[in-house]
Amino acid sequence: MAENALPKGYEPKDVEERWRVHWETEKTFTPDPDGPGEPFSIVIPPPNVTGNLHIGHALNLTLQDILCRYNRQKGKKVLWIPGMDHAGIATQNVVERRLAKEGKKRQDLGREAFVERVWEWKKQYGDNILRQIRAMGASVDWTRLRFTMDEGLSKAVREVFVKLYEDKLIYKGDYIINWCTRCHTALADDEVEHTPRRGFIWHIRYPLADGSGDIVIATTRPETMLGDTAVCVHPEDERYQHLIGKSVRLPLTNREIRIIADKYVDREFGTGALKVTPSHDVNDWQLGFKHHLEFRQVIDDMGNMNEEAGPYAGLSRDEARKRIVADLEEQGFLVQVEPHENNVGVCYRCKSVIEPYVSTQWFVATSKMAPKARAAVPAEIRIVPENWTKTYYNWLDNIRDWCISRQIWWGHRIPAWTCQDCGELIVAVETPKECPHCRSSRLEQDPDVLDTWFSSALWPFSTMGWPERTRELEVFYPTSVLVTGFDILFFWVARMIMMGQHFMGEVPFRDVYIHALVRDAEGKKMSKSTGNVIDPLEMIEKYGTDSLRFTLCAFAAMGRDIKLSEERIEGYRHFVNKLWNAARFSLMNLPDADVPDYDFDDIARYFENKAECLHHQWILTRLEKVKADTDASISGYRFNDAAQNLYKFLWSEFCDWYLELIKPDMQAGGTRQGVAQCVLLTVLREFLTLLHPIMPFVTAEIWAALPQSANPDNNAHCGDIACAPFPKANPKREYEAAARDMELVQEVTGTVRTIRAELNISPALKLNVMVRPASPADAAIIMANEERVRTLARLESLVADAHAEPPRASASGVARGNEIIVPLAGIVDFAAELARLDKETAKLDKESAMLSGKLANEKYVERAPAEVVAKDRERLLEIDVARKKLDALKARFKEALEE
RNA sequence: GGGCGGUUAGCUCAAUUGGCAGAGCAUCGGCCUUACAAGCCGAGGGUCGUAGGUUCGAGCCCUACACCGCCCACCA
Repeated sequence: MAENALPKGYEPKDVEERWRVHWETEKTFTPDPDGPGEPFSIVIPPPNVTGNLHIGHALNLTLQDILCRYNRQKGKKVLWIPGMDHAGIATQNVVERRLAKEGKKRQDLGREAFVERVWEWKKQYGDNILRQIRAMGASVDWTRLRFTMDEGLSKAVREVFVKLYEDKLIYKGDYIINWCTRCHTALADDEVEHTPRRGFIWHIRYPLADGSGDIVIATTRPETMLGDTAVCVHPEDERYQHLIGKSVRLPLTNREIRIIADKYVDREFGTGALKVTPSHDVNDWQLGFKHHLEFRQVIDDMGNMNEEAGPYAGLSRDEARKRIVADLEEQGFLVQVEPHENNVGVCYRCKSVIEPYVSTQWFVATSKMAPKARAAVPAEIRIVPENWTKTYYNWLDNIRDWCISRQIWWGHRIPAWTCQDCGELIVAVETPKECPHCRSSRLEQDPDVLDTWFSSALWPFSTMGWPERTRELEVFYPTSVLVTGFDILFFWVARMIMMGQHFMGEVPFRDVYIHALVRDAEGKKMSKSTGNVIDPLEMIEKYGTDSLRFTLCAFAAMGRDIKLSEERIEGYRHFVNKLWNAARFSLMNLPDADVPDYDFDDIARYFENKAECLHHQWILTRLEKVKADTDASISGYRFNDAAQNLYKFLWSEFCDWYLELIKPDMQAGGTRQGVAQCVLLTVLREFLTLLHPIMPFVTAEIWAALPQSANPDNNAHCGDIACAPFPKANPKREYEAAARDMELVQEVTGTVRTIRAELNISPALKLNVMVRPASPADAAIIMANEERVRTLARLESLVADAHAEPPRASASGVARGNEIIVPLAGIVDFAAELARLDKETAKLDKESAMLSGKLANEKYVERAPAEVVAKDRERLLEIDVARKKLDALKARFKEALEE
């Protein structure tokens, strides 16, 4: 007993670290591509290298790890590739901030030195997020760690760029893009966040050039008027129809611009007349092309007014606005100012207001790739939960080409060169030596880098060695499932699908499981900048990783966001503790060696006709059920169901009943004890393997302490639970009838306990209980478990006698038709017992009325499934019997009172 | 404007194809019963957002509405 005893308290810190080291040094999670079993693979959504593990990662990692560990148990060869993303803008910003503390700008260092500086930073801090992944217990293959800026992955990026360029799916052009004046770079459409800002709408009078009147336009950005090249009205707007084709004189500059008509204009909004600034507004840009307008740029890349702005040149956007409004007012052009709330686009990284800005950029023709990616769902890719499919379609149906060039320094440099002599554009994987057109060696590489998501889009195959044709790709591509939050469905998932299809000729994953987002109290996305995050590492420190993982798993219900609080994690720590103590108790009752290795056929024979073995049969039956449930839940991504079932089984069934019920067996010795030990060990072992994917550490620790078993049928014991197979369903261990009989024992116990509690009978007082059984069979069951009921209900004696004449002064209850009589002479308050019985009968009456009502309904009896009706009838009969017995007991009790 | 989700016990949330509304925490009462007081035993607590509809039967399906929230698009 001493040898395999566990320490009294579970210390997650020590235990966890030991197992992390064990799994790493043993390379437990490094699969052999040529090994046996079906492949199962996942690529980790690469966290930012600047990242700190937040609760969303913790959830994401937990769910992936559950799937990996589960599938490993199922005998598959599992590959989970870890890695991280270089996170272009984010990382550059971090390093720039550090430079700023030294009073430097990146320009002071120059490009090369700055990039070098970022690499240094990465070397120093890049492991941070990896340590955190490790802390979560993620069963990733560390030997295959990847970084998006690794040489191999960079090669893949260049290959893809060149191929897409050759396929005419990447092109360069002048477009109006989202420009962050602070980060000084272009942003993709989905990198722009919209936030409501209080502002104003100014009504400005533009006088007609011919002096015949004027037209009033409404704008939220008066400073852009310097770049106006038209005024637009709705063609059918009666107010303005006569003005179409005329010209107005732009205030402040006196420049003449045309009045055009387009159905794009909303007649209801503002004055119904729109100023058109093609260079500084996305919609105006479109109008500019459609109506062949002049493109006049007045704001520069820093967000300041340029020389085109005349007297306002050099002013910031905001300053220019103030001055222009003041001047307009002074000159009598300002008609009206009204407050207006509008949605302003801001940079997702630095929250600066985005400036629509015309510049030369690189684009991926995602509009051309979208239809194929759309068609892949659901034919080749299943999105779970399914309702995200619609969102996916919606995005692809309205997709615009993807701007991929970024004017920053940290990232994959665009593999394009311009010949300084002849202007030839060269796109190539390797740096060209000379211009293929004019042989000049004066080639200049495009200064821009690629959007971070470009390399992420290749992640499922670049991590497996593409463009080399590796064994990994052959075996593990496409991956089995992608686990991610919906927030990057567009950024990442859709683009991976496009790239996978184009370069691998095959989608990158079979399933996409979209999990909840962990949100804050207001239902907003948790993020560092808002400051109200729950730090998973702190939770791990306080409550252990298993508690955190179990909590996240238990709340990972599909299609619903998680509002997490620390108390819940604390609550599930109790569950870890419960398991630990149950294991401790089990080990105290198991021998160190020579575990009884009874064949389960022998055990089955031993059970035959033995009512005192009902508890074994019951727990084995329940175990089969929880095995099947866990299997179905995890494979169906119903993580919360799995957690709930396992919790209930361990606590409410295994601990509350089974462990209590075997206590007498353990005292008995002989075969009776041996069988109990064998069943106990089997249940514990199989339960641990079921729970292991969710709680890897505590299960591993307990597993290792279990005594060895020589019998391979009893779930081969390999020392490390991570390698133990998922317990197979075993129909021979299902004993439905015995399990139901066991429930009678539970009900009898419960009835006595309720009487005791409600009548305030001291638990120290051992009662003598009499049962008037409903049938000889019930009597046999109860008496075969007499010892157990006595222990559980704390009785002095328990007798079953159909003809027993109970003392009048007694409390009583009915358990499945069996009258439970507790003699009370001198113990309790009689009025309390009478009140209790009244309450009991009232409850039965209510249920009886409900059932009779239902059964009186002809249509119900006629149309409901036979078994449903039969069940109701059965229950009604049961109630009637109980009711009659209670009445009799009550009557006798009253008589006793009167005497 | 389009799409999606939510509204169930005091709080946070479950309920697998429609069949007696559950759990954890909190509350109340009683217990140190030799694995666990991070525990044990028991109890109370609900017109399942509102109004209709389908059905023998609705938390679940249909329609409308209210409130909360998210995503996308965006009216200058």
